[in-house]
Amino acid sequence: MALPDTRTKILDAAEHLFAEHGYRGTSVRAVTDLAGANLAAVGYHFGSKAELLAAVARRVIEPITAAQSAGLDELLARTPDPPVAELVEAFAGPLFDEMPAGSESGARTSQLIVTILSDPAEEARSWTGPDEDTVRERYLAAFARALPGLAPQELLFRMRGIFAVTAVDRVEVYHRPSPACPTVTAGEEARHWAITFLTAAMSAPPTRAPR
Amino acid sequence: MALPDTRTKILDAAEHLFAEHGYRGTSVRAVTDLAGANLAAVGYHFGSKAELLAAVARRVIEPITAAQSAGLDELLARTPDPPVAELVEAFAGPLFDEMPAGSESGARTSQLIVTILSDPAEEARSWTGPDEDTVRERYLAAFARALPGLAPQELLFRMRGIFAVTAVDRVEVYHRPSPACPTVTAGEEARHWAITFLTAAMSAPPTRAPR
DNA sequence: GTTCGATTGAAACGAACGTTTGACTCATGT
DNA sequence: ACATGAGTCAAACGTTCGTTTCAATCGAAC
Repeated sequence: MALPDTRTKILDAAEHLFAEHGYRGTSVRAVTDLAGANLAAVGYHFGSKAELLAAVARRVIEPITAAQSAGLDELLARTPDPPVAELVEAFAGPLFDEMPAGSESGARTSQLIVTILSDPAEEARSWTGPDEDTVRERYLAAFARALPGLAPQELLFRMRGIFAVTAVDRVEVYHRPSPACPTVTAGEEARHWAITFLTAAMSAPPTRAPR
Repeated sequence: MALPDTRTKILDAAEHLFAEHGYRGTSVRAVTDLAGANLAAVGYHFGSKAELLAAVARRVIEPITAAQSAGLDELLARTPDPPVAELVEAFAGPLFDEMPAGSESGARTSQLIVTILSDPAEEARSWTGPDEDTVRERYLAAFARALPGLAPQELLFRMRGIFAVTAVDRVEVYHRPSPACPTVTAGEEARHWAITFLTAAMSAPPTRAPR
């Protein structure tokens, strides 16, 4: 096996540290130390810390977007109007699936996505490409057909909810041990729970206009 | 009207900036500049930047916890076993309600909570008190009665989902204008949408054990 | 063997950060 | 009139940060 080159080692280390400590909480020095590389290597291979983040984000998100797109293709090939449950599974599933059975890196991916998505830093906002937009539009259209009568704004709100629930692991308060529920949840079950949770949520009847 | 003292002005400025740029993205100098105070005032009144964050968080979260607790009291006084929808409203409602009709500061509160909850920084994790734990336990018990057959771990997952959906505004990708939905959502409707979304999600039947 | 582009190395740069210091202001109590 | 204490102020401290610089290294092409 060829040992990874410096560029890849830096990407791996950065992915790990960004996921755990966020963009601002991770120094370039910490990345290069963990990668066993020189400090200047980040500047050489990526240009800047912000571009390193973009590279990390792209590497993680690209296969997810591809899986979402392929899942929708498959669904639409079977029926032109897939039910909500299957749309949710096809859309939210890839957000969890990026764990190659080795449980350790599994939670890290979703954690990274959430950390990036919710990072208030300006630099964390420049990674989306046209592919993400395309997938988003296609799912929006599919959900709109499956949920007639739902206002576009509320649909958009609900789709943001899907991302938010993926972020659930970040809410630390509810990870503390509780008298009513002492054991902490594992990673694999969360995927099924999330699908259940989100399918029900997406399927809810439209909110009637207040007033 | 008495103009606010320095301590309050710093709290206000810090709340604003922490909500917008996060803990690490906000410098003490930015806070004191916005507050019109001296740089050393933070050290004098709060001791450190981390303790300032804790003070900000306490000031925002305390009334929410109190409202959640009072809401549950009211519910339980009416019936010993409230339905899920009312539990969701009592629990999630206060997370949105802290907007004094002036829409500008409304989104800020929930944004601040989310920013704090999801901040990877170590210092952002030390603000919860016994009151938050008590309220959490009481709602857990009430939800458990309203949702018989739901495993405690899955219930805990769903309650974290409530927080996550409140965080929905942070997911910037789905705020970008879309061909299918050009207009951006306002703040007040999000509350109703969230209640609808979360009530359906919480009411979902338990996930049957996989395998 | 030499040249050349690509990569790595150690060191330094300037800026920004959180914190501390010590003098100053000023209302209050005696 | 004077002492007191809380509060404010400008200035500086030491550290860490992202980035840059420039020499050293290495493999392949000639």
